[in-house]
Amino acid sequence: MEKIPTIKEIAKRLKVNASTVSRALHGHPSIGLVTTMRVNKVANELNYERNQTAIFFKQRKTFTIGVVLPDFSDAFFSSALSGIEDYASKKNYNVFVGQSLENPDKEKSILDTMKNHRLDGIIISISKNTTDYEVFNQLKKYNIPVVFFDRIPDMEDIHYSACNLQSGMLQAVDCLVEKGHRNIGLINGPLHLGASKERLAAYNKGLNNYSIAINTQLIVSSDLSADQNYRAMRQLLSLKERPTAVIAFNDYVARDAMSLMKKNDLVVNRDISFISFANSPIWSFMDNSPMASIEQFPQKQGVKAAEILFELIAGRNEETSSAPAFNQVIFDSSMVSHHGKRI
Amino acid sequence: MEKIPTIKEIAKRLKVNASTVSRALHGHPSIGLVTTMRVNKVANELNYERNQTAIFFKQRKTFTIGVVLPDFSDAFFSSALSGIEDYASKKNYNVFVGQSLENPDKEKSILDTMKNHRLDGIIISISKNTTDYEVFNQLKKYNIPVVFFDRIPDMEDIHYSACNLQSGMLQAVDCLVEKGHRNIGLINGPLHLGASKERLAAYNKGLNNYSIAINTQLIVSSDLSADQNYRAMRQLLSLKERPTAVIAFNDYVARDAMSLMKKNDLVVNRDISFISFANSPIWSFMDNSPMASIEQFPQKQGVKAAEILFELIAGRNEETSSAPAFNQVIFDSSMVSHHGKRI
DNA sequence: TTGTAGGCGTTATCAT
DNA sequence: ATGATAACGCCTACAA
Repeated sequence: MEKIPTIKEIAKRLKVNASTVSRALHGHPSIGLVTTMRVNKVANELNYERNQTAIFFKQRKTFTIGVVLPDFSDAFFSSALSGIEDYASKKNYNVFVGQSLENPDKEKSILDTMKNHRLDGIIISISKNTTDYEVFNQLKKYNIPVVFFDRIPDMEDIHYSACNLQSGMLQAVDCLVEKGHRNIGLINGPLHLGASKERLAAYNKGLNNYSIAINTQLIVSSDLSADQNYRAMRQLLSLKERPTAVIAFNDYVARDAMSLMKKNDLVVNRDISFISFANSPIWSFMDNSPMASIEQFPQKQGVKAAEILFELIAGRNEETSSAPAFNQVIFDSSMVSHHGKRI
Repeated sequence: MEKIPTIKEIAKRLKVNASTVSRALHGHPSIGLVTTMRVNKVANELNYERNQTAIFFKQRKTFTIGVVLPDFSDAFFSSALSGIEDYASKKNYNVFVGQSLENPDKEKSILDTMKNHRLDGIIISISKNTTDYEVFNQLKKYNIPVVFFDRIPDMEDIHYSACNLQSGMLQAVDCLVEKGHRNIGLINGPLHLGASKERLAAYNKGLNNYSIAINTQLIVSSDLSADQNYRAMRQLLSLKERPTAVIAFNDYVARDAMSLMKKNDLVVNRDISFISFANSPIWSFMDNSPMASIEQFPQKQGVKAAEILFELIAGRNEETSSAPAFNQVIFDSSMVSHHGKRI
């Protein structure tokens, strides 16, 4: 194992001062051309690489952002991460990641670590069970900007990029009612989630637009586990007036519900039409997918979060912005039909 | 913006030496109980958090690994990332990520950055077009262990975790031949990829096992773009003796090929049976998915890569291991039928 | 144009 | 049990 070359080493060999080397490597104008070239030559020979850890330490800037998401293996989050990484790398920023796996303790520890690392900023989609927001105030104290993404805590004065579920839900209801459906089921998520409340409110509003009375039996919910997804669908199937259409909390819920239909010899989108909030990019190309998806554009949302974050990072450096404008961008979700996609 | 508290600040307030504070915060036994408590008290009051950038710099250790993958939005890689992150976090390591997007230049620049950051180790799945392996030698010089994952460069003396495609392919051929298929098509990827060569060799071997002559017309390839996927399938459909079964390079290829079948009023798995190498975790639950998938267990592979990497990191610290054993773990891929899964 | 010196926050090694 | 000091690698005012 060779010793890793440093500026000092280069300086020693050239019998010049370390600061001269430092300046030469940066192309500082005051350093003579000959010296600069000699320095670069030796640097190349030694395979010198600057030590970022030293630079971070000195400059109190890491050129690194943190991204905390519940689960990278979820297509929704991974495509967001993909967009964020791409954006950050174009800004010459690095990306540090953590996944909470819906565990608030792990989330907290990730955020603590990121705080200790003095990251320049953080994008986070909080876990389902996060109730303690103290850590976010901490981050504010440490002057580390935070942008929330998709899953927003109930706090004021925060920056976020999220998606308005109502627009997509209304489009879905419109679409179904136009096709003649009146018994529209909703398999919702756990009601303590804001996302579930939003879906329910929009569902109610949608039916209300057509003066269709709300039938509470048609509204079931699941904790999003497979078992409960099945149970919820079973509940709908057992109704006297079985729904002719179902809107599912997300694709995974739809998948399980559709599985159950098959088990009962029912055909998806013939016996019961399905629409689900989108996670999976694959379904739009499948035959027996839901009839339509309600898209939330995770990648776009992620990139927007990154945009906001980089504005904040830039603003922080300037120290000029006295008025803390809170960037709160809300995209409209949108229903996308799966008929005749792509080919 | 408050000033971020440091050890010095605590020391000043308590009128003790900084080293005392440092030791107290670490629970060093030589520090008196009273002092330790006083230090902790003030540290809490000031919301002191240790500055990792300083520690990294001083200790020449970052407790951070880098993960470089072609595309986070690909389910195969994102589930690997999920496994790696989970494993690393259990070892109290942080994860730095980069996605090459199949661009060797970007890949190189990511690796350079990681080298500059003095990461403790790197897991990488190289881009399709990477031909210059010099950077990996560089990393070796910097004593940064590298474990390759799934996409392995043609180098000696490397560590990797990969997947043997042959076993799954043979199972697929077995399965199809047993069902009476003799005309089995192969939609392969670009032939310069090792992954394509492996598939082809295994395909040939599989047919050979049954003394079925290779019909080169049944072997088509695509650069994995949608257009070429369609073209490849069109080619197969236009044959006089159209295949009764098709094995596809991966799920995305299968998706497009299956789309084309639908367009031609052919029914998947009735008119032509499909088996594809797995990317998408969703398909095993769908009705009109391929008949079976050949699983490569990305998460398991990723975790194994992480295991190898952490062994290397541990070994590097000890400086004892004189014999550089190269960990090269190869999983068997395995065909998984999609009939009656999960429910 | 180049050298000198000080410091970023922490910790290890002395000494007391 | 605690203090003093130096060092990690780099950068930058200031001096020359």
